[in-house]
Amino acid sequence: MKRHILGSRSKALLFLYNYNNAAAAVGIQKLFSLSARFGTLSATQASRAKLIGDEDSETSEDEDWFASRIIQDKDLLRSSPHISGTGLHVLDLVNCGSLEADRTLYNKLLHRCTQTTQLKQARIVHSHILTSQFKDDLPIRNTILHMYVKCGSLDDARNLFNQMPHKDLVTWTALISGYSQHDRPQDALVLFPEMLHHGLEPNQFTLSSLLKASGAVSDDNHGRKLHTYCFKYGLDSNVYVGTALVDMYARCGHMDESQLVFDALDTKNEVSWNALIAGHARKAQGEHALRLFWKMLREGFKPTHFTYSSVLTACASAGSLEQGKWVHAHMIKSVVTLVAFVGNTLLDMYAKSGSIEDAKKVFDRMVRRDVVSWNSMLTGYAQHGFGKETVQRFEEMLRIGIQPNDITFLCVLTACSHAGLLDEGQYYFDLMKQYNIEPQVSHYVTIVDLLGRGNLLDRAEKFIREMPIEPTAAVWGALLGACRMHKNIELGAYAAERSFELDPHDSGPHVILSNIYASAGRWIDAAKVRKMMKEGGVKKEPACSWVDIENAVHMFVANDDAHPQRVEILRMWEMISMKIREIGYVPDTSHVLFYVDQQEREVKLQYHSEKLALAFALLNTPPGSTIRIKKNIRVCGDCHSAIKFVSKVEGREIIVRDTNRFHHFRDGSCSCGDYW
DNA sequence: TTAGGGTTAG
Repeated sequence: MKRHILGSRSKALLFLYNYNNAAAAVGIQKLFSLSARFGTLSATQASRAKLIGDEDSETSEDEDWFASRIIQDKDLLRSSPHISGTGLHVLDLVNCGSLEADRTLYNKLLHRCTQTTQLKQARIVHSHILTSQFKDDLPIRNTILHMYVKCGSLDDARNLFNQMPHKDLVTWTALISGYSQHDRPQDALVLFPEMLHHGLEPNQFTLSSLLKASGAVSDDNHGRKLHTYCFKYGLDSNVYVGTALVDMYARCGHMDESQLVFDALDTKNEVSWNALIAGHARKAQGEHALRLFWKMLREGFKPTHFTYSSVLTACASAGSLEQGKWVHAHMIKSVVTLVAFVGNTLLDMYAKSGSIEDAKKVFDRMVRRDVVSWNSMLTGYAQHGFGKETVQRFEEMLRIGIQPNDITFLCVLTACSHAGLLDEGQYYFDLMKQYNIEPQVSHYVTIVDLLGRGNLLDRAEKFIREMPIEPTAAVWGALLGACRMHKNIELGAYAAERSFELDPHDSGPHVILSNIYASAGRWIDAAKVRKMMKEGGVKKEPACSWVDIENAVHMFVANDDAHPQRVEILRMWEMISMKIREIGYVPDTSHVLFYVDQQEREVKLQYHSEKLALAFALLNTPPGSTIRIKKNIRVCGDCHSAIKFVSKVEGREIIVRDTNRFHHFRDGSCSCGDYW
């Protein structure tokens, strides 16, 4: 490293710049005047380059006084706990002999690099230490390793680790936690047996890092082994380890065990609660997550950004607008600022709960929007059937220079597909290259869907054949869906075969193919598909619908006879059914999967879960109010048609959320334009 | 000197 001989003026300024301490603060007025006089510095922007190049020869009396005042007070300066700036100026002082590099100084420098996460500077400090007496010092080396981890360079950390002839528990733990924190859980996990082999026993730091890693790979076998180590070393009651256990079981899908570990914790904190709540939110167990949130509040814990983020995700998955609004209100009372993370989940909650207007309000009020904010807003528009708005917003996003990612393009392509914007969809698919985003299989699925919906079935098939990556079951599934829409039996059967080969257990393509045959009256073929499903153990997910009435969720399954208001619900639907037939509703019986006579098919259709939920809502809500229904699978074609008529005869807005979008029924038509 | 929790698609 080049040595610099600094003049007293520069030294003084450097000290002042590098050490935040009281003595320096006393002289801050002096610094302003000096800086102004030399014209090279501003008090807050003193740059290293300018200072180092400034070989000072003439100093005024004033400056001399100032420099000596500071330097004489070296002990006080050195007792300052922190170094500001890059910290490298301090090394220059060491190089020119003005300052002695001891353990404390190196620790301060390493700490500074860990804070700023500047790898380049971290390496300079490391090489400086290599020239010193501390080059083989174990605690210093561990700190360097940790610094590299925090700077995100696991390669530097690993190189250092490999070069260390003597390693202690901290060395191993620092690298394990490094891998665990930087999305390399396997690398973290393989180190553990090696560490044990060297005769070291894990502590709470090691175990919490390893648990995080096994949660990340969803390996409960590994997690359970670690759990026994926690018992062995009496660390299972440590709040960090305990929380990591709660999180590990949750990520492995064992919510019951996660809860058990949580309940057994003597000491809980808000992070423990967050881990449990986030677990339920991830599993789309929205109601459960919400109950835990209220319980957490009752027990006196203060929610954090993490809590709100998880709880709002839970509300989004439950589609519970009322609950979501409660959580939002609570957040406002708690004076939690709308940082991007929470803002994004809030926006997403409103969009997924059916209120695109509120989602837009959140978006407009956000102080800072990142790519996720934009993606969430675009997704909201797309799912609510506003295809053109999605495209306009996307163009706006590009205009103001937000870099789109693969999800952005997926939103836009989906919107184009749903809105029948054929040319735009193809244009945006090509545009991905300009943004250096490699299309993934999901993007290909969307283009197949786009072409297929536009009745360009042959082009869609050709597109699949020419794909540079292997088509998946989803790609053929998209073609199959289009074949149902356009009643192309032969190509549909072919696409279904390809889909079965690639994913034999997915019930979706089986049901669609069966529907294609049924709607063409080919009952024998439809029956063959059903037989195939039965023999292959392919089960169709039972359809159910939910409706929120006065903060209570009511669930319905087809032919539901368990509901206390069963008789009234059926009577209501019969009455509605008569009304809508009068204005033109004709039951579309092709949506009944198997062969039964016409009358029986109509009866089966009448008791689809969404119709029962709708009848229930009509019975229990004031006239004219909006009805919100959620469904676990795609809304059936006959129900879609019936609900359109109901929205007209009852003068109601009916919003139905199915697995991938919203249908806003109003005055006899649907926002999806019957194109979903 | 080393540790645990959160967002967007289909």
